[in-house]
Amino acid sequence: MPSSSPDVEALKQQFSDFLKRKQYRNTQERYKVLDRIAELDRHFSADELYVYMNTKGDSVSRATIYSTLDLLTKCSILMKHRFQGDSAHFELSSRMPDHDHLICVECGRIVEFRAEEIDGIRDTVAKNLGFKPLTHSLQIFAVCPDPVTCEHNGRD
Amino acid sequence: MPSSSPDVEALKQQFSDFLKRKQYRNTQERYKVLDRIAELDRHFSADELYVYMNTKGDSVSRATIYSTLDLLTKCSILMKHRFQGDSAHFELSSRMPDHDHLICVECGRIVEFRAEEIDGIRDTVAKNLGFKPLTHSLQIFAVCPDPVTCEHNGRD
DNA sequence: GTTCTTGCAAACCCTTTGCACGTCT
DNA sequence: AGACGTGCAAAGGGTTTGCAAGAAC
Repeated sequence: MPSSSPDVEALKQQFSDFLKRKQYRNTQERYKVLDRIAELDRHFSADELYVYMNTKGDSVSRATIYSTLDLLTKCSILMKHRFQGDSAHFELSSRMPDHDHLICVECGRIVEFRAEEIDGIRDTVAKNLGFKPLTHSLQIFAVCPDPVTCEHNGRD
Repeated sequence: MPSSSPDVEALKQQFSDFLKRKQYRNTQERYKVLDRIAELDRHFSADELYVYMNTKGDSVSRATIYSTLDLLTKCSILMKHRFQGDSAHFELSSRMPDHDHLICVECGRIVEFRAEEIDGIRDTVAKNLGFKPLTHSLQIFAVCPDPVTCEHNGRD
């Protein structure tokens, strides 16, 4: 297995523990969804995952995908993002721990970055307010340096 | 006028400049929407604003509200947030500059806070990536200290 | 007068739900 | 066997759009 891939077995174990603890059932579909997410190893929407799985020959319905994505988010295996667009985006929490996103407001380009200082701020803020910190999502809105797509002054 | 209210005239001027620059028209509806937003002076969804305006006797359609919210967001008068729920939320950028949100993943409670350090991180990160920083949105996900609503271990 | 904006309702997209069937325990 | 999960299609909620009437320029 490629060294850069997520540790699928560890994720399955974590998922299995969660399902047992919450008394959900171990179904083939749920583990298959996790498998394919690990293969993708990038941001994806529910529908992109649905299309990907059908391309790969899995027959898993949208209902099951949405349901499983919800479970995987609840047990912190997945991180759910709401970028500007319509649909939610997900990615493995283990993929790039605590990274954040910079979004160009002109062209929609998304750049990932890591700023370690955020982790400390997150923990300090949460504790000061009496909360137990879990995770965070920082989105920086900026203008892209590409003159062709971003330095125009049009109506859109 | 109450001293804590946003400076509506300045906002209207800013909006007017934007409309002229982008060659949009000055319509009564657009300024009326901005007026009511300033009155509200809090987070709101498009539909909450629609209901509020109809309560106040304005006859502005949902289509116009969505369209105007989009324009106000484009010219940075409004900040558009996507919290976990279904609908987008908006607030005046001038209301509480650069504040952020902590969200309890168990009960959905949202707490506003200000962490000045973020501003510097935002600017540094954007510049390092070659972007011009505009604004940011930091959401901290945490668990609420309220034992009744949050310390349960149920399936939801 | 021409072009843009509004209002209404229908369309649209993402997501959730009801129900019958299949699977897990 | 019983309860839960799945698949399908239909419903749901938020948002966008097409079109005719009205307002801005």
